Amino acid sequence: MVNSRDVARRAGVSQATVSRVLLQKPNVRPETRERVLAVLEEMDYLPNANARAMRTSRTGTIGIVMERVTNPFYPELLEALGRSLAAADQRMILWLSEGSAELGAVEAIHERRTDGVIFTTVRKDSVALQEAVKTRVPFVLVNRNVPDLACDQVGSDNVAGGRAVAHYFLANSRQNVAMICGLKGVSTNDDRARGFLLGLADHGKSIKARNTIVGDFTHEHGMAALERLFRSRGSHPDAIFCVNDLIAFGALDEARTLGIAVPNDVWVMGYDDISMAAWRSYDLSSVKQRLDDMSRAAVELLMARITDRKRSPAVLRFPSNLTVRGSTDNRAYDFPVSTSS
Amino acid sequence: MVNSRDVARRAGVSQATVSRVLLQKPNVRPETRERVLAVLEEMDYLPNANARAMRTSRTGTIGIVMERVTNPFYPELLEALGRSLAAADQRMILWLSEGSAELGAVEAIHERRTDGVIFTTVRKDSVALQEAVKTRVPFVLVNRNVPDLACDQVGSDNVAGGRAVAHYFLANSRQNVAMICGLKGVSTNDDRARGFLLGLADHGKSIKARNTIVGDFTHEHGMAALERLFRSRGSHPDAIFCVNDLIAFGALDEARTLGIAVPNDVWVMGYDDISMAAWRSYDLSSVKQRLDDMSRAAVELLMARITDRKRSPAVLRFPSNLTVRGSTDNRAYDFPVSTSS
DNA sequence: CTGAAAGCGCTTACAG
DNA sequence: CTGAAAGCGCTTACAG
Repeated sequence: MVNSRDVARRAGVSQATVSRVLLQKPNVRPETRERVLAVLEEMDYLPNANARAMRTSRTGTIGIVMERVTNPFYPELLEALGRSLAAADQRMILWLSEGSAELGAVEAIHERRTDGVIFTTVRKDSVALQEAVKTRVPFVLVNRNVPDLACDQVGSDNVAGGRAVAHYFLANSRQNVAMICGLKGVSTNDDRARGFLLGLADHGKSIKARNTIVGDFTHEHGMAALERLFRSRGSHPDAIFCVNDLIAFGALDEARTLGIAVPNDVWVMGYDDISMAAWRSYDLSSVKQRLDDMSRAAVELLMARITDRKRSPAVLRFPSNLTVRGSTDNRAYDFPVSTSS
Repeated sequence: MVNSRDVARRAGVSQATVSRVLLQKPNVRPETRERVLAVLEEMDYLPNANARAMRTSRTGTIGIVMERVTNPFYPELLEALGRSLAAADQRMILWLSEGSAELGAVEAIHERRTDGVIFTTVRKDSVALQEAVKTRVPFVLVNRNVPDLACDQVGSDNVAGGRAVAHYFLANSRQNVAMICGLKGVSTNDDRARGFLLGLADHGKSIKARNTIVGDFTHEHGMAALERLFRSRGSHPDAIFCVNDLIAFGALDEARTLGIAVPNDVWVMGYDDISMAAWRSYDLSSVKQRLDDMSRAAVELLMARITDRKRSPAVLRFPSNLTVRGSTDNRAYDFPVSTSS
């Protein structure tokens, strides 16, 4: 493999000069620069990233820690992050954590394989997160927040999102609302649920105790939860808020099985507005997060922190938008979610 | 950051000895090894990956080139690959190529950021692939094959898969079959389609010209194609083979819209058997590829090639399995796909 | 403006 | 079994 010394020899300059040209340093005579540039091109040379990383202790690589991507929301987030990283000329090294796989991330951080880390699905007790704090590696949290941790965080205003759903339900005279939650303790879940309750309270309403079903974030949970909501003989909910789309799909599938008509018998609302939500079989109303804005901000914050580790942490919340589809209504509707929660 | 010299000093040995212990070289006295190990632990030391990479010209990192992951099949493949790489103690650097983003991969290969590359969705004209060949970087193709390229390739036997679908249709007295294809020139598409036609021919049957619809691999295409198949006044197909699940979902969604009953009016078969295929709204029969086997084999081949660049290329084809669900039949059915194509 | 040289943190012959 | 030293391929003061 050709190195900068080979280039120097061919160009008749010192290796240091080649390096200067490569780094676009100003102190090189134009003619010299031209000559070196020509040889660089001719020899198809690119600097060895490992040598450069060792010298500068910068790798140009950002790590992403992401939970198992069975929820299609995550691939969508991953794509958005990938675009932002590419725009910032950074490589992406990915850890698909399923429990202990987080250890891979911890190790790699330690070994200085990345300049910084983007955590997409951490909870405060996450090993990798704790290690990042301890190792003082620059990092940013995306789509989750850990309130008591002083670090850069970007997400969307899930409280406002949940609230908007409640307002929308009430504005359309839903009388008996229900909520299907995921794991308690996960910020997106808790914030959306809290927002929903606040939204009801805004109009002096509340939710019946047995109309809140808690579980995980899966399609299966959505199915089981809907079945439970409609099992009893009493009055059934006429609108259900699901904290993510995956749960909502499960609820819709179960409704279909049980012969419950959507939206005639019951409205169903999701969260995330993943691309499948628009598919005909589900046609799911949902709240869309601004993944591109979030990703861009996350990368910006991270790059800034890599440059200056002392800057004070920023916590960003983007507004979301409620998209109405057939699962709640067939009339056109636009219900922006304000950031003021 | 603590380095091996710090460890050496604290342990009262030379830096070289620390290195030997780290690399588990045999020529270290047990007592010395113990002492060093203790200090290593105590100082929480891990070797600098960049320094090691520069010295050994091995990074312990494998690159994955993957197309935009809007087809949920790819996240599933990515997870499988991630597991295999983790098992082989390799890091994963990911390029989500959308056209020109391939250039990132090309550059990184050049800069020696990876020891090898896994291409998941290449065509022969892919820039990154050509660069890999030229740079002589070790690589393997997964889920696509390029017959005229002498390199390691692993996939499944798509011809046999398509054929099995045809046999299944005919065994169940389907009289008027149709096929919705994706992009021509993509090996998975072509092989599945060819296999289907061969399977029909095995029983002296064929497909009507207007019953083959060609497009891309999207949900939208599936919708449009089904609409077209049922637009004409003549006889409509009673079984449709879609070359992937995404297309099949589109077809099912359109059928639902048009009031065409599945499986009563028409059978629909997908390919890939992604997890959504089992969801109630689609309940899609499909052909499942052995992603875990494929991924494991791909990583094995790649690691072997990194060690020995001269070994003769292997081309592996795994068998697939046809899973019957409600979109074709409600009777239980098991139709393994043999590898002999 | 340019070159000679030190050094980033390792691995690995080479002596002993 | 162990240490001193060279060197992987860069970047960057330091001289000139």
